Amino acid sequence: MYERLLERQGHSAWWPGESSFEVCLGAILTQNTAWANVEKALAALKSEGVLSYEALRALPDDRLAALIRPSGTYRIKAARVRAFLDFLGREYAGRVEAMAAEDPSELRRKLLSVRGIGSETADAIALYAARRPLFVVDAYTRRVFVRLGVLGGGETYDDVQRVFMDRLPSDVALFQDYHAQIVRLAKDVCRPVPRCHACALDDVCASGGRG
DNA sequence: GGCCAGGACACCA
DNA sequence: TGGTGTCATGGC
Repeated sequence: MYERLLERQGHSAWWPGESSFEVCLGAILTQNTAWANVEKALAALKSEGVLSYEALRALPDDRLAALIRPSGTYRIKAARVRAFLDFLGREYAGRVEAMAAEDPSELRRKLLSVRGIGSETADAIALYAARRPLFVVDAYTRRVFVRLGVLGGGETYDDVQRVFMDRLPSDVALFQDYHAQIVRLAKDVCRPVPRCHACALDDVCASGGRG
């Protein structure tokens, strides 16, 4: 699958962000949100000159919430960014780069202990910001592999992650590129179908919602 | 006006 | 362990 995607699309090393710190914020802000809205929030932080650990620490909660408002659920996300900043300061002296020295599963365990960081956000931060080999499972991954018949659709996050990590060499560049390939495919030729109210299947029934 | 978008969490049975 | 409601903006 990966080789065919690579042949079709070329290498795709990917996750938008000029710094590993920005990658972490993007991972939190994109929760259940279109990336275009995350870009608005990141741009607002950038134009305020607060897209850094030190500057965000000094920013009041209400100000932070106002700046990230375009990304949706902004009060909740402000609290989650704050929790991540506390964690980063406590565990890594505010340096995302320091996470790169961690054992992958240990880093994952620590990230999951932060309120507001779940499986996907933890893996995205680990893989793209800290360059640790953890496969990221997102809505795109599920959609593509359910359509292919590889997944049934009812698997847990960890189930899906194992499908990939049990079969692939533990390689950061491979995991990054594979995830990126899946995203490109999903946005290109594996578009979502309207929710079908007749059969109640989510994103599987191809009737266009008519049953 | 309704639906959806690169989730996570509290609450419930 | 699994299902449901909540958070909330912007684009189509």
